Amino acid sequence: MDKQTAAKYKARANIMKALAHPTRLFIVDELSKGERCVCELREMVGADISTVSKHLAILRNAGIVVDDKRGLQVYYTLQVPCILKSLECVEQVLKSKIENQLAMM
Amino acid sequence: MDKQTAAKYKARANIMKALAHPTRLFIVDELSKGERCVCELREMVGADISTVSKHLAILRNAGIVVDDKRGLQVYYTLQVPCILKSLECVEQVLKSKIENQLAMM
DNA sequence: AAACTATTTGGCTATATTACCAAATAGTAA
DNA sequence: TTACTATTTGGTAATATAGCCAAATAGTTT
Repeated sequence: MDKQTAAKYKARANIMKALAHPTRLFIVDELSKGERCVCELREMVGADISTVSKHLAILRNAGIVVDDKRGLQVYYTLQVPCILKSLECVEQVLKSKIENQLAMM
Repeated sequence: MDKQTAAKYKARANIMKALAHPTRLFIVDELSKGERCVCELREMVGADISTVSKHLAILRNAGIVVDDKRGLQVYYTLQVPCILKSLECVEQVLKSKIENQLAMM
């Protein structure tokens, strides 16, 4: 694999990595319903605010969400809605996994 | 977030994690063209065969690929083609990221 | 059975990720 | 300015992941 190809897959993997965490997937799902401020997400996630903030930074750096500071609060929005389609496929993987497991029995 | 919801997002994250590595994304792309044996993938990836085998195990455990042993070789196939659509979205994230960076200048 | 080939598994070290706390920053209100 | 609120950043310890080598396993050929 040449350097350029390797770089291409590394860039893609970085996006996938940003999505590869339960809390961040939850946040993406929640933002699909509309913008939310950090404090709202913090409450729903139930982790330390610094933890939530770092998860949001990871999604932001990946280009998946964008932030907008208004007054004291920072509001986050889903930048790339097609992410939701990807999550549908993830559901399909889970389903086909269960089906295969049943077929084995 | 209740236990059941947390479990749901954890299961999804496990699938995403399986995809969150350059080598594994490359393998998925390659398998989208047809089945490949481990030795073929090893050659293309250019890593130790044990490393490639472990990557394949991760994809297999996630339910993304299936294996089929024929003679000495083990052939791997993409189990869930919709994964490719997800990767298209990843490309879109990368594009919109670049566009945003240009807009900032 | 013995030699050979393809793949997987175990063990190890290096590196990356996560979560929390504490401290810093930024905006608002008194 | 001081006090207050929301968020981010730095530091740190615990855990997870990745890659290589060596050894084990499984199938083939002689």
